[in-house]
Amino acid sequence: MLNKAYNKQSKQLISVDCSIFGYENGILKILLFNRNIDPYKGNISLVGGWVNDNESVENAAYRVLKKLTGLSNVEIEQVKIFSKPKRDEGGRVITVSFNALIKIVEHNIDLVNMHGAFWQKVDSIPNLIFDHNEIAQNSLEFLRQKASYHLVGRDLLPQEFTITQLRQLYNSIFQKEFDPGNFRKKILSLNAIVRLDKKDTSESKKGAFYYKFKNSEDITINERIIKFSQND
Amino acid sequence: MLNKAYNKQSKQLISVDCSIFGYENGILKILLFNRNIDPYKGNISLVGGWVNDNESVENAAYRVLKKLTGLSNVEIEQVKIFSKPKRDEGGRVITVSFNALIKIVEHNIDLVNMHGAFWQKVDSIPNLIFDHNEIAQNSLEFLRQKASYHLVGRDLLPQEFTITQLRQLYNSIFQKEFDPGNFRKKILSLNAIVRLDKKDTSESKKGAFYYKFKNSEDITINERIIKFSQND
DNA sequence: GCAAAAGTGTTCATAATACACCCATGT
DNA sequence: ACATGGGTGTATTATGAACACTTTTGC
Repeated sequence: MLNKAYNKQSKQLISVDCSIFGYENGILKILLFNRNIDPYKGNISLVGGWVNDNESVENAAYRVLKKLTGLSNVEIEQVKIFSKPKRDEGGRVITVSFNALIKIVEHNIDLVNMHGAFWQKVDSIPNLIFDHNEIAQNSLEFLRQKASYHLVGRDLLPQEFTITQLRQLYNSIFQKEFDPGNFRKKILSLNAIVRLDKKDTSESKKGAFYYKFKNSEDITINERIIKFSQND
Repeated sequence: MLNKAYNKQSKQLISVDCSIFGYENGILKILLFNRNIDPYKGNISLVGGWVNDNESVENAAYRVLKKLTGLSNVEIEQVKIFSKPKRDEGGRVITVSFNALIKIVEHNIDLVNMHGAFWQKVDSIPNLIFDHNEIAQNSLEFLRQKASYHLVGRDLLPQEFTITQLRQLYNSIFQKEFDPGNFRKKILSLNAIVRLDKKDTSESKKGAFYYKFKNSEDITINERIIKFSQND
């Protein structure tokens, strides 16, 4: 610090805003918050909350997630900080955006409904308050970037899943169709999932083997999974 | 916001801490701040400052950089937010870490000295206050990640440079020796630099052509430049 | 002429892509 | 028996890494 006078320095309001992603019926969705109370009643926003004294921003994000979905042990990740002085019309608020991936089937839908939240397809996000559209877009981009270099799915798919389901998840994230054969070979080459002695026969007569993720500790992925560029 | 009562919510102290990287004599360096005034006199830290009312965190980072190096128009980038409640012994401070790349030759060395700052090789960063070692390490990792997918150098090298100089910069960032022939081919294939009709004869009898960067608008790099993994 | 850096070319291994083809089975 | 998704194999091309070789020029 050039001049660290703690008590003379003005303080700021800090919030977290979470882009909570879930995957359902082959579609990637984001959890949005429909404000049925003032202020900003009738507006839609990301799910957020204040950062309190004596807690980290991660802690605040966990708190918000727990309150809204009933889930603890959610994977969250810092994305970016948004701090333009006028971004929040209610006052000067600096917000930290987080990404969270959750299994829609496991969360507490009643809790979500009770808070006036709802799941929305990521390709049709409505107008949100403040800069939340920018934040959500940035978060989606971040998720794509992440899915290009890490195998996502552990936090979005059921514990046991087929490679086709994993591919459809990737299809929905990147909004493109991956070749079934090549996708399968690529994923298996990562050595990150193991086949179970069990088939899903709901999608085909032949049946597709279920797989599960190995423990994260046993996975090391140092290569790109998906070649993805803005221009695709 | 689940419950947005602006005036009831406690505020926090926000700072920025910059990992300012420069490149000199084939060595990647970071600008550190030697505190010769209280508090924390005699301790070494990253270069930082408070975030004031009515300014973005980026603005605060620019302000700090300008004050210390005399440079405006510096490339900065958000890296991560550090917010553990006890990270700063002087009180609860949330800090946003930034990376900045500057040309050491162009900055104002007197200003730097006057503030008690100094350049240090990135591979021998001393003990820093608080969590600044973690921040610096994270920033270096971030820079490597960035250099893997974007051509860095525009902000670190002189306007006119040889491919060998660019390679040496990459050597210093990744702490490894890239093959001269392969590196040259890779870089040229990116179509991001143009050859000038001018040679640098200081390093060899034959002389090496100078190059300069194209305008950023004219560059699109969608491929990996350097294959880099933690395990290298 | 030779040392030394600049720059080009060649080879081999691996990875990405497109796509043909076989497999299993419920109807 | 055939349609359908599951799964494997193959051919082609692109990329990466190692390294030999050629160029230039000051000494």
